[in-house]
Amino acid sequence: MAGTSVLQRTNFFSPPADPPQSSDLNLRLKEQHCLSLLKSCKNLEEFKQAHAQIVKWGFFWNSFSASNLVAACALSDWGSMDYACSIFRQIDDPGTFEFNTMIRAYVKDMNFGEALAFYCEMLERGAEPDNFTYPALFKACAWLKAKEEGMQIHGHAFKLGFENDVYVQNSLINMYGKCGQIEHASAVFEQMDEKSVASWSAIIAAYAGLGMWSECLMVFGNMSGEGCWRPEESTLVTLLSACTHLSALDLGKCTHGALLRNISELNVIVQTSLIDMYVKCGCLEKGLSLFHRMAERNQMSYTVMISGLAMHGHGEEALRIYSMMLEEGLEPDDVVYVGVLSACSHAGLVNEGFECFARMESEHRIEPTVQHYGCMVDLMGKAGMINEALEFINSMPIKPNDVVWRSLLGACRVRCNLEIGEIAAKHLFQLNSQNPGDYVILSNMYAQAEKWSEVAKIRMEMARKGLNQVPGFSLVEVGGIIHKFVSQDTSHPRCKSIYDMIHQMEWQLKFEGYTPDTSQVLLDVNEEEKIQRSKGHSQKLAIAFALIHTSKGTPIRIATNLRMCNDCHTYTKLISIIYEREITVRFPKRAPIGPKSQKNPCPAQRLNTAEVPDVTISLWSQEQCTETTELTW
DNA sequence: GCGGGAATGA
Repeated sequence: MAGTSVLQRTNFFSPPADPPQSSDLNLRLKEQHCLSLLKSCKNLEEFKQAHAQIVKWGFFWNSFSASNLVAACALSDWGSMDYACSIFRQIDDPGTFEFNTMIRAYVKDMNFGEALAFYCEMLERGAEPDNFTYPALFKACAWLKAKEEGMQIHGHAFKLGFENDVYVQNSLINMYGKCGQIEHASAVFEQMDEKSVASWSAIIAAYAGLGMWSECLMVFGNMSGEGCWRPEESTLVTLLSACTHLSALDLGKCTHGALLRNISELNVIVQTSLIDMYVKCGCLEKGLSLFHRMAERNQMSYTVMISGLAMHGHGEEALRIYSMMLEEGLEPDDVVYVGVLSACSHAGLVNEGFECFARMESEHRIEPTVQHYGCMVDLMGKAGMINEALEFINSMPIKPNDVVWRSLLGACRVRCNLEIGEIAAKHLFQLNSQNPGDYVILSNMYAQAEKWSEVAKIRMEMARKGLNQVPGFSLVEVGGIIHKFVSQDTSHPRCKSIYDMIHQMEWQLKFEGYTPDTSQVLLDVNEEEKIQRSKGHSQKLAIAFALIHTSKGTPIRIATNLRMCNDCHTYTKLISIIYEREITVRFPKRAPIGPKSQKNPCPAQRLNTAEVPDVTISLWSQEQCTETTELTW
């Protein structure tokens, strides 16, 4: 086939073919002649010759030829928008197709502003947009995150009756998703009569892009239920990402299986996602073995492994992997250094942390960002160097953000340093922190110091600002369903058996010499009430539920939205020994609030080895976790 | 007549 097209081109260009005779050929044939000439062009030079040829033949003013000249020049890989535009400007009365071509080409060229400008011109000059016009426009709005414009154009499409065109709808879902208007995206999706594979992809990507992982899983379930399931690589990677963020190890393993069955060779992206999933769901060993078996690794594979090891408290191993990366000749970036510094922080490697921090700039020319400074504050805070951490913050060349101050506040809480804790909290409040956790920590510190009037002040301030304490909850996956428990939960259908189990567990614990530690139930209530409150912590409910509903020896993996209290930590550790279960608890890492914030890694810890973690901040809002998520395949 | 949508990892 390739040979034929070269031959055709040769005939056209040297020597040029005779212009078709109008008496010999009908108009349609002549047009097709022009079209095939344009299609055979391989670069701009050839196109210019073809252009000249068509002008010479006197066909340029034929609207079909002119349109296709613009289209060929604008949309091909070798095309030039300037040249295409100059041809477009020679057309007296451009119609829908010509405008559509220009709009599509500018979108392809990532020149979205120009694409929208052409749409305006199209309306001004009275060319009627059609259903081909809108997908390109919505794509432009999606890239520009132009919510207002997108909605306005959606209104036009609706008025012109193109709202039920599946292409228009798919691009609308994408546009609303990218603009963060998920409720609009899902409304469009729900209203569709016929959903294509692209529709499912679009809505899944929209949920994933906003970190709404439960919804993501639900859509996967619906998709397979409706028989639209296609095991595409990209879809499975998104599914893995959802599993990672929800700690859904069983589903993650199923996804791994689906990948192995359907994809012949797993590429770097897939393998990196698998490692990330296993590590963050608590299977460090599995992640490590996949990592070491990789044929090819890139910067991101290393980042995932380094920060994964950091989360599990294996600082030295993380630094070894980091050296391995340098030996392989890969240049570390700022994200790698976030992993490296947090590895030092989690493992208490203060000197190594400072060395890496210095090396980052001197050897790799990476200017430390506020995240890196945050890691350093965390490093010092965890090591109990509270005063040094405060000095460090005061000497920072960039303005410390809320994350930095929050890190210091957390450290102050663990070390019971009320004086510096107050300073950190003051800065957080000055930064207009809307995070109820900040208020709660300070209030708890006052409570610990028995300064009840200060506690009341903080609580009133919270009420005044309309901030509610985020309720603690725990997620546990049993039999492919993610179960959610909130503190003092009585809503679960198996509530009765869970509390019976808690009762049984308590007897076992008492036998082992456990006494409840209520020092972190920071309410001005009597001891009995404190014990009662502590019993109903969501983590304990989740463990009880998992013990009842999983077979002996099955590891239990829990994800929580708040840090666990000392009592839950001791309790869990003992239960792990008594019932001979490996129990892993994962909790969120502080991170900037906003879309995608859930993308940040959550530290996981093996209870048998790690100390009580001092990470506090809640990231998952109530809406982002549904009560239970059915995982059907 | 010529032209359209979605889509992977820290």
